[in-house]
Amino acid sequence: MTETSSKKASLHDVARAAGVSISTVSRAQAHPERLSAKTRDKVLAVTRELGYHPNIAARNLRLGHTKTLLAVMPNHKATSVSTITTEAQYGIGAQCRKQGYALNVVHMDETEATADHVLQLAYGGQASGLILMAEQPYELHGRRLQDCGLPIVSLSEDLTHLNIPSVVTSDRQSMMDAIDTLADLGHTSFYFISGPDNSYHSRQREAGVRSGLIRRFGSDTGLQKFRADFSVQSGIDAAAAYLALDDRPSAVICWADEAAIGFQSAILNAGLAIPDDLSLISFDGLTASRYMRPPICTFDQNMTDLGAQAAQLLIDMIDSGEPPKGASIEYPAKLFPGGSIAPI
Amino acid sequence: MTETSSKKASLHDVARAAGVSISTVSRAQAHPERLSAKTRDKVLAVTRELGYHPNIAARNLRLGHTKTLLAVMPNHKATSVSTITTEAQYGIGAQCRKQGYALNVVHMDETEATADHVLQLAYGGQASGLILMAEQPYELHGRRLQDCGLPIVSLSEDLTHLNIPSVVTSDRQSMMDAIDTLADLGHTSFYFISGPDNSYHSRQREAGVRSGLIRRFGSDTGLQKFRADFSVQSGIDAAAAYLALDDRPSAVICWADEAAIGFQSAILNAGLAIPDDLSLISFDGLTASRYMRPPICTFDQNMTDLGAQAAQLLIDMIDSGEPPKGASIEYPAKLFPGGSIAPI
DNA sequence: TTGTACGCGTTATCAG
DNA sequence: CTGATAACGCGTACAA
Repeated sequence: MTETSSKKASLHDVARAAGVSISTVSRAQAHPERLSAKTRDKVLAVTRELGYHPNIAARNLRLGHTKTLLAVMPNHKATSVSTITTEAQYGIGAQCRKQGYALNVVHMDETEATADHVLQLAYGGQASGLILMAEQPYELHGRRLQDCGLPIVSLSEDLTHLNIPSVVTSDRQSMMDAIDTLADLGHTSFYFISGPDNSYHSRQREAGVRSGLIRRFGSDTGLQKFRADFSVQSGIDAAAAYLALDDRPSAVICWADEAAIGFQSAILNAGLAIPDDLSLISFDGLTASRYMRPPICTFDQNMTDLGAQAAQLLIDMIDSGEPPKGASIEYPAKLFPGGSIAPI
Repeated sequence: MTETSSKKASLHDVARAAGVSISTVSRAQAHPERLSAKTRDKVLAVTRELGYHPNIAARNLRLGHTKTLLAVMPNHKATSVSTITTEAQYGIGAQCRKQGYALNVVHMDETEATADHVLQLAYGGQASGLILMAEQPYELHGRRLQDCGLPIVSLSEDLTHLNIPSVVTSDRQSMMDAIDTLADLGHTSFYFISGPDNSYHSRQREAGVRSGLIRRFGSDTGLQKFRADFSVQSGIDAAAAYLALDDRPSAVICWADEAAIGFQSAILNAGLAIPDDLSLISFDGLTASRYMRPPICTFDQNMTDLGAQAAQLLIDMIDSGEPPKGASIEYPAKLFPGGSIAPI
């Protein structure tokens, strides 16, 4: 109702209007019980009347904290079907909110400007902690993100060797399980669609596949491999390469759902049947994979939980001084039993 | 190299170590040309040595701005295949970065705690402007988000009647075009899968369908309708309802890709063929839709551009006082020609 | 119970 | 060209 004149009201304005000192107004917010009922009511009335709300930035400065987390997320390709980062961010955001933290987000890309922006945010004291999800060098002009002096938690990439607590998925273990699952169905020949060589997840998952092969068959030398990337298109390319093979493996393991979606699509378009002609198993647990025909058998990551865990871990580090308790948390991915695998 | 003792260095620390006043150190950052070469080099050297970086929060407080935008995003359902909000956020983030703004994000949900959190952020002066993408009441305990005194831009929902500049897609026009496209193929009977009654986009798109019908056929009375929602599952339900019809329309228009994906999947599972037995056209332009079999014919929104536009509009409002120039910007969605439509 | 004074880390103004 | 000072908006000892 009462229209405030123009600018935002400050502690000062309220104090003057209520005929008290600014500390009294301040107390009315934080420690209402320490005021006499009379002045408290008076102050609160004026507070409402003037539409006063404390300036959180100033409060944080005074209190020496920021109550803000900075999440560094991976670049989002326009042609992506992945909801991984959205889910992760949702989990992070929900946990932040519960703990009264604000969430700053920046999506990485390859430009120096972006690297500089992140560094600026981190070194500029805009946040009290960092969640790292982007696979990036985080370095510019000799300034490294890790040296910004803030607590850091890595999400989905294991960075414990850099002394950074990490919340990760069971990349390796899941892929070992994938081999067992396929082998139990009678498969003995395997085709692996990997990601880029510099991708952490790709390397982990390939290592898992090879370990699984060695554990089950004593050797991984028979593994055939195609290098794809994050895109659906690269899965289509993988299909072309697969189809050109003289002796096609009966089981295909794909490093990520995006590529698997492209792969399956191209295979079906070529007239082959899944899982009749070949079995396909993948990793990520995208909802989109569930609605392919057939639904793609894939490892579900529950990124929302992972994100929430990472945020909580970081907030614990901020609140309790510094020492990270458990170095790293691994969340097992759960196999979603799509229709893309079958006995040979 | 040089390990800083423990806490972050401040202007004061550098000044003392360099034997100058704090204003000189401050100037070395902002106006280096106003210092003598000698002192500037000295100060800069000490700055580097101590690992000093200005505290942005304090600077912003002094300068009376926040250089921060707050984006209020819709709730993300765990079972979603939509990348709309991710794309929008990416566009917003990129534009913020270019303009030196930080980006605060909060995902809405139905809880009061979240509403309170958003209100707190907005009224607390944590940001200088708001981007609204969530379809929510934004109100709690009589505090309305719109009254927080900050410039606001609506993304994807037309809020110009509330005097809020809006960046929107061509919901209505596109759906009118959809009718024409289908009618040109010979279709005369239509089935519309809507969203929830309280969804802005659903209402807009239904209005577009009906307008298109009236424009082309003089009446919309023949339109059959099923109410779905944001989920893939609701599209599956729609398929069941459609299949139960005695006289099935040959053309199906779906309000959103998520539901369309479920619908198509269920239709195919039931043994019907698309587009042989029915044509399907939808809205959203999800990448996932492109890789369905057949690819779903859908209107592509380019949310990245929309997001960037919204951010820029908001920043303009912040920088240039207040007056919003153009009330609203409409981005036409482009039809992605999937294989889900055909002549009757 | 309430008011005074100071400081959080900056930057801008004004002397010198 | 450089330094002292005030102020941004707030919270809290300390004193009254």
